[in-house]
Amino acid sequence: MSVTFAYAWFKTNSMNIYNEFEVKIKSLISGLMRDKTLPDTLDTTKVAVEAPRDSAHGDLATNAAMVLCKQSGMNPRALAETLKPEIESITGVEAVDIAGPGFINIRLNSNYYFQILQTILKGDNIFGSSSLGQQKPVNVEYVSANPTGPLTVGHARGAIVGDSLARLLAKAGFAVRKEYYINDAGNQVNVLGESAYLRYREALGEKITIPEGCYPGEYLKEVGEAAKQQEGDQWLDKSDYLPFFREFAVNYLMDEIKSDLHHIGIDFDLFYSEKSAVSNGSVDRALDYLEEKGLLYQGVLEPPKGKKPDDWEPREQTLFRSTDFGDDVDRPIKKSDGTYTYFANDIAHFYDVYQDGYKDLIVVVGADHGGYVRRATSAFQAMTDGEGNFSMPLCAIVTVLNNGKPVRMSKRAGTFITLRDVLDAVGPGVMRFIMLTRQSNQTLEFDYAKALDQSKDNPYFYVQYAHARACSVLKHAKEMFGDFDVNSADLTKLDRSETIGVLKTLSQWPRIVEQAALAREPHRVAFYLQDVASAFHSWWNMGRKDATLRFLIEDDKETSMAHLALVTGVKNVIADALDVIGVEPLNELRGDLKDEVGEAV
RNA sequence: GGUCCCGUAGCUCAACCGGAUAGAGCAACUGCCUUCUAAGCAGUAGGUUGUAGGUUCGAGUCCUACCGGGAUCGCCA
Repeated sequence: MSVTFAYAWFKTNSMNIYNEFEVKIKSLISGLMRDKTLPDTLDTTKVAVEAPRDSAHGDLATNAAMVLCKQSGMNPRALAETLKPEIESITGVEAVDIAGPGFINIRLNSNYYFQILQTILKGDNIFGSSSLGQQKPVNVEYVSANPTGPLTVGHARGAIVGDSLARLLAKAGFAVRKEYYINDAGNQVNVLGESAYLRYREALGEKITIPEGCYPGEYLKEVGEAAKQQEGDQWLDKSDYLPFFREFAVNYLMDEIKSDLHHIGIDFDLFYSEKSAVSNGSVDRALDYLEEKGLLYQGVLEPPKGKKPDDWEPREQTLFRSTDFGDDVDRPIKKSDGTYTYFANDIAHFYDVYQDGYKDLIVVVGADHGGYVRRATSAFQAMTDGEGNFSMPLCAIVTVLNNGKPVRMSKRAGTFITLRDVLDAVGPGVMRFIMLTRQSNQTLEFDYAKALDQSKDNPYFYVQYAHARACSVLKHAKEMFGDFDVNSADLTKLDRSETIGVLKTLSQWPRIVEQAALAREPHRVAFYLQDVASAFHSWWNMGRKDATLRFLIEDDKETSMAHLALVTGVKNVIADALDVIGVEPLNELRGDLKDEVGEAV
């Protein structure tokens, strides 16, 4: 939240019309303060320019009169009257109205929007890009699934949310580093090694039983087989097989994970190994740092309030003073066997992130990590002397359905739906889009059958259809008019409420980018895409009732060219927004949806 | 029991830093294909934003308590 506040002050270089007018209105107020029309002590920080909820009120609205009325000793309507002529003189303003408790509503003229369209038509993705982030380094960590099995649908959501967020932040002008934290330390990796070794023996013809506590998943057969291919039977009678099989299995599974992720367009800048953080001294360095600051001590934790675990006994251990940074209790750094806790390794990770120059850290995790947020925030604050911005967006679970019927998953039996299963069924584009059709902390239903449905009920299809429809119109236009250049179209032909309405929807894009980036909510891009598609489909249909609104009018090339400019604008913005969420736009939708997207991304 | 997330139309969900009359889609009902892809569009109807207080010019949004659903709770990661 403080992040949002801080960035609001940067004058950003983008086509965000709300920011543009906020800056202009604030400077105009300063002018009035200089010439003593208004008291020169006004604090304009709360002055905002926003979209009126009801578009009938105008294109922009400012609360200036309401937030400044007390300070200036004027009533809001009178203050609004003072501001009105000044605002009217801003370029692009068509009309200014005062409404309700003192809202100042601003209507922009068509020319202003035509200029926006011209920028969109340049087509080099400048429109929508923002300098909001000032190239500030941001480290985005996501997926970070344990390398003990294949990625599941649940991981896929975090992966897609994280990756889209990273792309979004880059679009908003941040210098983003995409990071995968490999949990290759700890007991689970030992279990993995043991399990892999069993499968190796099995591959060599032995009959095995999987003991309680080992991973039963069938996928480990492949690992055992691969180990046999590479190593022969040399590990059969050795007792020190564990280190080798640990590493072999982790590498094998990480390769699979990387390959799966690559298939949905996700590649990382950095893979951070928990194990190496321990072995290369990162953990020690980080803990020394905390020690120096007096943030570590030997102590005994109170038992959890309420229900006491059966085996609870007071124990002295090394604790981190996370309560100094807002946590509820101090957190243990070492287990009773002397090895570090997961949290200690995470602290080391934070330390390294900060040492690499990143004060902004975003970690996308599953909702089951909810209880971890506070201590992680504490740790990052401790590491950065309070200079850091840490956020941990939570992704709620995904329930998988097939035509409304739940698909059962059981981790215990080793049967779960892998990312690859879903990818094979629906393709990467569908998957990425559907995963963003809910706010990430809301549970999401993923229905195989519906994901491939070719109807407006499928948001992916709905949006792609708009893009394909735009492409189709441009193709028809070429047949009708021969080669043409939309850049030379006379845009004043678009001066009708229907077409200006479509253009207004397009003009929202830069603002969506900035708002979504600040809120760390990539799903807003997917929602916006649906708005654009809707505006476009709606316009298309208007042509049925009113021939002058048809995209192509054979005997009116002028208007057709203007329409084609707008159609191209729609196409560009959809393609640009799809790119932000890592989805390839489709030019045609004649065939099967899955086949169409098979090669996308 | 502690902590975190969620609670908005019959269903699934939006709502931009606290702004105006809380918006879409589905389902229901009514229309629109000799026409650029009807795989679509338009319209009607549907609400005490879980409850009760508080903060202020103004609250779905912030604060407190409660109710309901989920997650999590030292030597798992």
